[in-house]
This record gives sequence, C-alpha cells and structure tokens, in this order.
Amino acid sequence: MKKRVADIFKEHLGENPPINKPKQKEFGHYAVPIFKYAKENRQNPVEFAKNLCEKLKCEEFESVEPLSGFVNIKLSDKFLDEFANRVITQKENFAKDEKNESILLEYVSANPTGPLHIGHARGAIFGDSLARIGRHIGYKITTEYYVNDAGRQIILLGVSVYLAAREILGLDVEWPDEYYRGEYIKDLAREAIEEFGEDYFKKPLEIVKKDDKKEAVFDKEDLSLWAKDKMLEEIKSDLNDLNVVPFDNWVSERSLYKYWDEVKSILEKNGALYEKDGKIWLKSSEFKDEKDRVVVRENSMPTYLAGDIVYHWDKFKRGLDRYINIWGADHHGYIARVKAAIKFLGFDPDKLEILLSQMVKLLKGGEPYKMSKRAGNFILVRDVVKDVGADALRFVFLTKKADTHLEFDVDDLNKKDSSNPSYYVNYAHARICSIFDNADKKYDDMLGVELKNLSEDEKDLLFFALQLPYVLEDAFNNREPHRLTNYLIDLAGEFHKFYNKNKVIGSEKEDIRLKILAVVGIILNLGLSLLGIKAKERM
RNA sequence: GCGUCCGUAGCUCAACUGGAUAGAGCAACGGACUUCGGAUCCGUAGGUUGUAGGUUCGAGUCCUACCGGACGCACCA
Repeated sequence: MKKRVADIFKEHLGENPPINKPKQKEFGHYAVPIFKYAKENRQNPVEFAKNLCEKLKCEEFESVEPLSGFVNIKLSDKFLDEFANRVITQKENFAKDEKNESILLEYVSANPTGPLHIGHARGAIFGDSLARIGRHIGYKITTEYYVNDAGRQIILLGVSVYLAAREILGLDVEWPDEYYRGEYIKDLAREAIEEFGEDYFKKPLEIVKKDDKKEAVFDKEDLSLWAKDKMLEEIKSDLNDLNVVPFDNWVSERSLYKYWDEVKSILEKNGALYEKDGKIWLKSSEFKDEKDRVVVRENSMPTYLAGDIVYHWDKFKRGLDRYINIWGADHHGYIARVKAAIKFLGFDPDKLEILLSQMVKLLKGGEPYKMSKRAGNFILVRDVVKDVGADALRFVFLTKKADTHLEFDVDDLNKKDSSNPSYYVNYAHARICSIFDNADKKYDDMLGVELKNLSEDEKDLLFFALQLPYVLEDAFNNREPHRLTNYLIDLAGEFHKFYNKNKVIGSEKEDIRLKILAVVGIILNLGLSLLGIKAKERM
C-alpha cells in the first residue's frame, strides 16, 4: 500500500520519498515531508508543496493537501477496499512475502548445566518472535542452539550431582569451592542413583587445593554427560512451555573440537596466531579487540574461544547470507574477538550480527530477586510460566526493546485486569469474535460487501489495521519485535474506541462495519501468532 | 582506569531511525452501564527528554564534555 503511494510520488519527484505517518489524524493517512526536494529546487517549501499537490491528484487519493512543508494525503475508499478484500481472502497468509536472503539465527544457547532462568527466557522469546516474523515475510531462517557440552562446567555438573547423591545416601561429603546448587541438582542426584546404582557413588572425591581454591578430582565423564543430557531435555521442555518453535539444529561444542587442528592451520596460514609463554595467542587486537587472546593453554588444551572459532568457521562454511546471534548482554565484551577470528578465517565479519538481550530484574512483592546460576537462587522459567502463563510473559518481554534493562514484578503479571496488556489485546479479539457470533456471520461473508462512503472513524480503523505488512518489515529489519507488539496494542485500542462510539449490529452500516472488524480480527490474530501468542476467541 | 549499553511523566516503558504540539499503561482524581462482553470508553492532572554546549530548515534521536546507573575488562564457559 505504502509502496503504491511512494510510486505515485516518484513520478513527480524522481525518487521514492519518505512516507510518514502524520502526527495528527486530521491531516490524513500519509504525510510526506518535502523540505529536501524544495531545497534541491531552490524553492520555498510551502510553495513547492502547493505546486506538487496539483500534480498528484488521482483515483487512489481522496485528497492531497499541502501544509507547512508537508504534503498530506487521504486515501480513497476504493483503494482501501481493495486491501480489505486481500486481508479477508488471505487471512493468516496476509503480508506473506518472498525474500532471497538466508539467515542463521542462533539464540538461547544456555549452558546445559541447569534449567532455563528468566534471563534466558527473554532471549528465547526475542529470538523466537524474530524468527516467526522473519519467516512470515519470507526470509529463509534456520534456528540453532549451540550446546556448550564441553569444558569445566560439565565436569562441575558431574561433581555436583555426584556429591549430592552421596549426601542423599548418607555418606560424608566434602564440598569444593565451586559447584552447582539448587533443588534440580538433588533431583538429578536421585535419578542418578537409580540409573547408576548406589555402589557407583561409594568412593569419596579427593579435594585438592589449586590457586587457593578447593577443587574436586573427578573422572566420571559418563555421569557428567548423562546429567548434561538430562538438563538438555529439561531445557527443551522449558522452551516448549514458552511456546518456542522447536530449533532446527542443535550443535554440540564437543563434536566440533575435532576440527580444531584444521581451523588452527587456517589461522596460522593467515598469520593470526603466535606463541608466547608456552601458549598460542590470537592477534585479535588487530581488529578492535582490547588485547590478544589465548586460544591454546600451556597444557595444550584449546580454550573456549577456540571452540567458538571452530563453531563460527562451521557456520560460515555453510554459506548463508547472514548470521544472527542473540547473546546475553553480559557477553558484549566477547563480540570483538569473535569478529576478529572470523576475519582471520577469511570470512566477512559484517555478515555476523550480534544482538544483545539485556538482563531482567525480577521483583516479587517489591523485593528484588538476585539471579545467579551458581547460587541456585535463580528464577526458573517454568515457575514463572506456571504462575502467569507463557502468553503473558511473552507479551511483557515483547513490549520492550530487548537491549534495554527491564524490571518488573511477577505479582503485577499475575493480575487478571487491564494492567496486563495481553488481556487488552486478547479482549479486542474476543470481542470481534463475539460480535460475529451475534451477527451470525463469518469473515468470508464480508467479501461481497463493497466499502464506500466510509466515515472518518471507519476509515481510520481500517487504515490502521492495514499497516501490518509495513510493521512486520519494520520490526524485523530493526530486529525489534516489540514494534509489532506495540502496534497490536494500539490497534486494539483503536478498535475499543471505535466499538464504544459506533454501533455495529443493527446499524445502517452493519455490513460495512463488520467487514472492517473482520480485517481487524484477522490482523490481531495474525499479529499475536507471530508473537507466539494464541489469540483467544473467548476470555 | 578502559570499553559497551543506558538515562524520557511519581512507576514501567514507547516515539516509524533527524520531522509537525514527546505518547501509552499503572498509580491519582472526575465521568459513561435498559452493554453488539464495562477485562471497555471519555475527561482532568502529571515533562526544561540527566546537565552544558555543538551540528541544521528541524534534535529525545547525531557530535563533544561532564553527572549518574548496568554490564564487561580470564588461560570460566
């Protein structure tokens, strides 16, 4: 719709001008600032706008008016009707498009050492909605979860379960300084006793001092890996509870280390590595990183960064057009070194886009919750979902930008009233469904109705509902799904206002108004589904 | 100390990427129920967009310096 308007302007200006939304409704549907063109033509903006308006008259526009440097446009009923029919015919396929770009979207990738907490949920919901929106408008998106199933944390998981099991069995336990706490470890330990048998846990763990820290000596990799798999199952179940579309790929860190030598030789060939103090370093400081980074330790073990380099090598080898990673904001310092590595591998680091999802500060009854994975004092996704439901949680997260700090009280989410914005939008949808029930009509019945002589209210509501395609492009291109959410809240508001002012059933314009409501209902339903929320037909 | 992000109504957040008079919700106050579902609507009040400069037709948005906050600054993942 916007494109058609832009094309009409192009005929007279030579290029597509910015098509803006006027600040005030009375000004019309679209506003085009022409300051730039007036300047190019060395004319007074007011004069220029006036002259341009004369040339722009056509059947798509009901009126074209100049106002202080802007050209304001009102669309014709006929033009709007054409798009209304399109919505009612296509329904959930409306605004679908084709694009040639292929994108790999990696998100969540939480360590498989514990269940998902509320911070992970934000990234999960952010990524999931982005994927849904992007796919709808035609991007070829593959979703991926990188499983950190190697390294010290997995050993630590094994140690924690082992010692917890000994505690359950009444054996003496000496805890190291670092281990995972929390109820889920005890649950795992109980299951592990069933799985491995009591004898498995007989031997006490030797504790050694290392850098002034107590560490456990542990060689039972089978227990660690078993616990990791259990945690992955829980994570999958948590994601499912959040209504996250299942990931296309699960990539194991452990499985990639076998390519390290190959990747290392590429880096060496490109002059990215050097040896110092018995370690191998990456010259990441040549590309905006603060300093060079160790990739192989003195004991010849590759670091985590090495694993991540292999992972990104593996990604880029797949030859997609674009790679998007969603990371927790606390990892922002990591961006430079990964991009440097990509450059050293001979790939284009600009194809990698890293989006940050900020911390969530959760309150309950006004008291702050401290979230820490190690301490076992974190809020579990499943608890919140159980408490307020996935829809409300998704809605709250998706109303805000992902990269700003967010603070909210769980108790507020629990309120089943208008302070919960998901109720506001759902209520609008349910109302429309209810009106159609009362009128004994279906959306499809409205296709035969021709929209004409529309009042300002009718026109405004319809026009607003027809903005969805543009909102989707905007939300995806900016990687800001909250734009869709806020649009839906506004659309619901426009509908509620309209409803209170205008009788539908029994009015002279019943059919025309039903047709407009059909469009609104379809758009609300589609918009919510792209946020991963099921629109309610009854509340 | 260095780096990244952020600072908008009492609170939680928007603002279509530089556009017209900075908007919603919550909280406060006042209205609309013989209702197509009042889980709604209408109204009142609330702001020097952290501070000070700069760039231009035009700045919450861009540049600089301060002030304040979050997070990083591992050979942990």
